[in-house]
Amino acid sequence: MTNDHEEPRWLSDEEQRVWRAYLQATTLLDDHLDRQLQRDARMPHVYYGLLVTLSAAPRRRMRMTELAKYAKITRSRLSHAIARLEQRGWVIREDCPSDKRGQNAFLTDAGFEVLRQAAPGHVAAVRHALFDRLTSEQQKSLGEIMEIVAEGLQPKEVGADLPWLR
Amino acid sequence: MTNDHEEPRWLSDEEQRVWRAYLQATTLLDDHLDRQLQRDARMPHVYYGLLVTLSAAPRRRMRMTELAKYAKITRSRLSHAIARLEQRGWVIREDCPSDKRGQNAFLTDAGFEVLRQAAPGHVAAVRHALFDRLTSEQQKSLGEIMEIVAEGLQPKEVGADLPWLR
DNA sequence: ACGCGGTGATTGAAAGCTAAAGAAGTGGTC
DNA sequence: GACCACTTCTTTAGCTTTCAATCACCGCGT
Repeated sequence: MTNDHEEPRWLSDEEQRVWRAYLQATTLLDDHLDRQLQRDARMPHVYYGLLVTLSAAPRRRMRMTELAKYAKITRSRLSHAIARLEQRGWVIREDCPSDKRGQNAFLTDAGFEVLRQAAPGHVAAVRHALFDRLTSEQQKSLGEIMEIVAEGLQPKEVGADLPWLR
Repeated sequence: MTNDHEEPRWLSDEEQRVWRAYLQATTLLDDHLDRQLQRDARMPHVYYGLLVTLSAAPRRRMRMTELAKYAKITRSRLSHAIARLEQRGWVIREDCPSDKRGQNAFLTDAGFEVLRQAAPGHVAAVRHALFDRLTSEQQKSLGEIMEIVAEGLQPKEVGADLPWLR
């Protein structure tokens, strides 16, 4: 057992360097893409991701909760986001036929068109900032690392690995 | 020269997997640390980073612009952040003697104490979410990759100075 | 000394995010 | 069929971030 009075395991110099590089790179990249999309498509990066996801969904529509889970954001945040996208006419909310509580977000033609125009510039920005600078070994490694981290932070389904508890 | 009418180089399936993993991992980790610090120290992750940087600076003070550059945020954002931290009594603004336009942010004893109490939990959270899940090769690789990305997005040759921060 | 472009920092309004609470609907149990 | 716990989604209020001014000061050139 650990207890609260133990000396914490501080980061080593090398770990600190990695952590600092991580923080700097992710803030810079995030800000960079946000600005790029805000300039070229008048929306933040997260909203763009939502439209992309919708565009790939069957019949361009998806349940709110599903969309939120996929984008790793809260339902509350999604609600606000979809409200703004709806104001711009890029998305429409519609009732879910099978569950009266449910809503579907539907990507309109206008939304699809905005996406079509923004996509090339965005992909170019991602390539230029990330993929073009890494060897294919580094790309592979990055993918593995990020999958591990994402997996570890996934809010777990309690019943998933404990089937006897439901 | 490229031109706007070329077919863009879309991401390959493998690149898309990497990019998606990156986006998921970084949003999850960012949110996770934000929540951890909001719960345990009543401040967002960025603010915590500012206090950490100040605590390592000579005489626990730093010029606003230097602090903003180091944290990779805009001066405007820093201004608002420091205002907030000042309200809580964790930081104080003071005039810079050598340049009447300048301001120093100074980490108060109260601010230092908050940091001292929050640090162990925060380090533990970072370890648990990131370092504990990666092999030392992966840690090394992550550091290299993030340094490349950060370097590429650096507005200019920033970071040459600040010797006390290595 | 004067003007002038550039730098350091702040401000205010609007956009976006979070947490907590609320409204509506579902589904199982007795 | 009435209850009860849970799910889905929205709303509210407060906080943070962004963007575009704004203000004050620096130092350089003339």
